[in-house]
Amino acid sequence: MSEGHPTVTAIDETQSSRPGRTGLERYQPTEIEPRWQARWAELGLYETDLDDSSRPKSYILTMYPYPSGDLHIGHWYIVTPTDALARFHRMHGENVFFPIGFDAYGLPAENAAIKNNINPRDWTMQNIERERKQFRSMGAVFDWRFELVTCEPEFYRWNQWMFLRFLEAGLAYRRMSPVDWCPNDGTLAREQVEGTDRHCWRCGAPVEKRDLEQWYLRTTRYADELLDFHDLDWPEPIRLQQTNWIGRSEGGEIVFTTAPDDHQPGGDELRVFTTRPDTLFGATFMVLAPEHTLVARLTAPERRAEVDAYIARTQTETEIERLSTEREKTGVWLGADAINPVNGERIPIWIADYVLSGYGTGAIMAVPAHDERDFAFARKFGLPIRRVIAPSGSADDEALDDAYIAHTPDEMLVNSGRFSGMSAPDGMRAIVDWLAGDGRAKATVTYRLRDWLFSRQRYWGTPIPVIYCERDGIVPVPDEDLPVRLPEKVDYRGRGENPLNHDEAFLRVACPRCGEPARRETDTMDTFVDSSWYWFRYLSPRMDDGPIDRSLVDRWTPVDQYTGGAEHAVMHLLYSRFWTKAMRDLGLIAQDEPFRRLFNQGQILGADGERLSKSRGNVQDPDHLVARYGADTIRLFLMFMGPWDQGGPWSPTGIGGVHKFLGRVWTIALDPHGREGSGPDAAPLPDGEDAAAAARTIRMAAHRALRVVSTEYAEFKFNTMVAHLMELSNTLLRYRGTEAVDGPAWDEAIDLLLLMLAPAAPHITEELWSRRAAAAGAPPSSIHAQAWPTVDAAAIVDETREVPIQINGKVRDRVVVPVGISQADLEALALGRDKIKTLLNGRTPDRIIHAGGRLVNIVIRE
RNA sequence: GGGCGAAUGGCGGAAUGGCAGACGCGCCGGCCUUAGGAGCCGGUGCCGCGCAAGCGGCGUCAGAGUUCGAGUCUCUGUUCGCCCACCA
Repeated sequence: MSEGHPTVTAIDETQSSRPGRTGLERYQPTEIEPRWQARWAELGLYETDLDDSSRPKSYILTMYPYPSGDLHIGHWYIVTPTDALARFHRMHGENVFFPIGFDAYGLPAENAAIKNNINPRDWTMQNIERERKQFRSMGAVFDWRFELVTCEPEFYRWNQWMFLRFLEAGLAYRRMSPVDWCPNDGTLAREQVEGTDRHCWRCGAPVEKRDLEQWYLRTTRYADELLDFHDLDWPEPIRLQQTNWIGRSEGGEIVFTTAPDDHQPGGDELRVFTTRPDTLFGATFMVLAPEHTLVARLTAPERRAEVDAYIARTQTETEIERLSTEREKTGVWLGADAINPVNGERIPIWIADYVLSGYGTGAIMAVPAHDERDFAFARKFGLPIRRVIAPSGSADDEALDDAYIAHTPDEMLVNSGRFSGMSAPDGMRAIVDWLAGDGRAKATVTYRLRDWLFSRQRYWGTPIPVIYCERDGIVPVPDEDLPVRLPEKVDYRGRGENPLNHDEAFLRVACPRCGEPARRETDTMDTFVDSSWYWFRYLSPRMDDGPIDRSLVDRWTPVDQYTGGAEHAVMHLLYSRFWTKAMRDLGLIAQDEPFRRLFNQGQILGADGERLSKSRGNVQDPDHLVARYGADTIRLFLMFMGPWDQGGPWSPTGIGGVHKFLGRVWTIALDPHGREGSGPDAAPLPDGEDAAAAARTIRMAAHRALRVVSTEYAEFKFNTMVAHLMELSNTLLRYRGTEAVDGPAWDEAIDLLLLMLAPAAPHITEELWSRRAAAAGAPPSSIHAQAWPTVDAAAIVDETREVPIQINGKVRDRVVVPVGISQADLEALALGRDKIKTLLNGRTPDRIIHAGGRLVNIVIRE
């Protein structure tokens, strides 16, 4: 990575900094940090020239924050290690782009507005202003000229433009779907539904389901492509979560028909999706989702009251409850039957909440013998259980205690007419082929992934640019009329309902086609729309003749490194991939994927172990910590706390240790002689070393640290990176006040320490670097413009090594040997040790393991 | 309930299948200081033996397995965290 960069050489010792013997000023971050931040801004040190192609580009992106009011410690936890990484890449000679912006639309602004009768825009913009200041106090390398705020028309205009392209391409469509509904406050978000009785957060009214026309984006069109991660360096758990979320399953769609009875003629098709067509002969009943369109038609008059009551009850349940396999099964019989296409049997049709309308066809054939949920259902309602799969040789009518799901190589079909005796996979193919012959089945693929419901019945979001005309129906707003501006004046009328519904000036519009009075769409877009393409816009945030600058996009994207919380695993990170592919297919960009490399940091929780949120009152204000310790200490402490992908409860305990470390770096960099000074009265070298040995030890410590720290930055192991820098400073501290500090090795080691620390603690290192340069009479230059140093391989070679000697895996002795010792010599040395001889007591080892010279294990069978 | 993770001293945590506990906090002892929420030095997994240098045993959520050797790999279980589609 650091190829072509020169090794840092020691500063000439005669010019090394040598502040007075007394009165080393203390490390005062609150004085240093604002001074350097101002200086960097003045120099334009962090302005990225996007047109500079002389260096390799590096697009480093961290998930932009939602401006909720205050940057809490969690934001620092997300941003500052990423900033360190950006700085690390700059030191490797890359042209780094590290932008920041604000995810400005969203529900909290609206909740605050409703509660306190203020304007969501004012609330949001005030928060952004406060957070800008806080961001600047971190000392991050953000280039603020590229800042982006999603609630500005210059940004959301292009959400609308892209939506219109999606609409043209058939990627956007409308259909009915149920929402949580409060009679007073309209559509509710899940977090606005409270309590087990599911009441409205504002008015307390019971929440019901209501069907509304909603806008969808056809994410399922890309389901298969989204399963392909081959070019992506993403964490395995995230890829797994997305794969499971997409949930591809192959199976068959089987056509059952309804049987005629006293109250309806039958003959309706009932399509079911099953992954197990091989079990068709075991289908002893059918289950429809309560929302299934045929329910009303099939229900027998005498059963209607019970069915309606059941449907009403399921409407108050959440999907998570409905899918629980532990819950007691519920359901009702419709009073109608279906005909199983394989054997012509009449089987009863039930409805039950465990079947969802949104998955497959919203109807299943129930095979209780071979499905856990169907089994529980059949047991509860006394429905027949017929075994159709069994390991060969076992009795085919044996009663089951549980659903038989195991897949063993020798299992075969039983009780399945002419298919009995076939293996399960063969049987599946044969049955589907047979039914497919006359159109009663087809092999299909189903996904758990659903299309993206992206309309919101809310004010504070991007208006969806369509117009409803009595004559022309749904009419897209012409491009030249964009943006459809969100009205700035809001009148909530004391309710949670979308105020656009009552904004006559917004609503009334002439149909773009016929000119007749028409009505604007009042739904707005999901805020995940903004985050689905914002990294393209960062490159040209003020561009006003198109959403993206194609030449910059081609050069700078995909993003090289994205960092953000794992809680976004399946939504933002999937929507972004979908959006990128959709843009590609519209011809807007050439690439398939948004983020080449991804790292998910963990989440910082409150001291109570809960998510940080203002409403919980557990947020930690970093400003007072910055005032007390300085930004560098906070940055370093957050990196030192633990593995970055782990997160955990926030506690500032231990921050003093990190601050102390920086204080020591300050001391050894500026005052290596200490009180005693050097010369005849200097302190003795440790361990009786002579000057040459001390210089070797110092160089070895510094270059070993460099070797490991370089990989730790690159691999996001910031906690051990800091630990290794502490180790180095502890080593150097042992030589403080000795003659060793007058040699070139010392100055080299201090330079390396500062360079390695620079990405993580940018202010103190800049201050020390400039002071040392001044003391050495060198021209001023920023440490952040220096090249990352190169390891001197000669400095880190060891001559001896300590090898543990084990007997049966227990360490019993250690021996120091030359590094190149042969196996035979090492073995002889080990067996010759007094302690080992005593323990062996004359017994002969059965085996001796050498583990590549790292260890000797003498194995004796007792 | 399902998906994805995690579990190591008093605490945060470290450890390519090879010396468990790096680094730091806290605590204990000492130094310095008029003073300290400052600084410096030393000690610190648990239990036992020893005045002591030291010696022995036990130890990575529980239980099984693989291996010369397991915190690490496999299986079973427990507990905790994140996500589950209108919070972002």
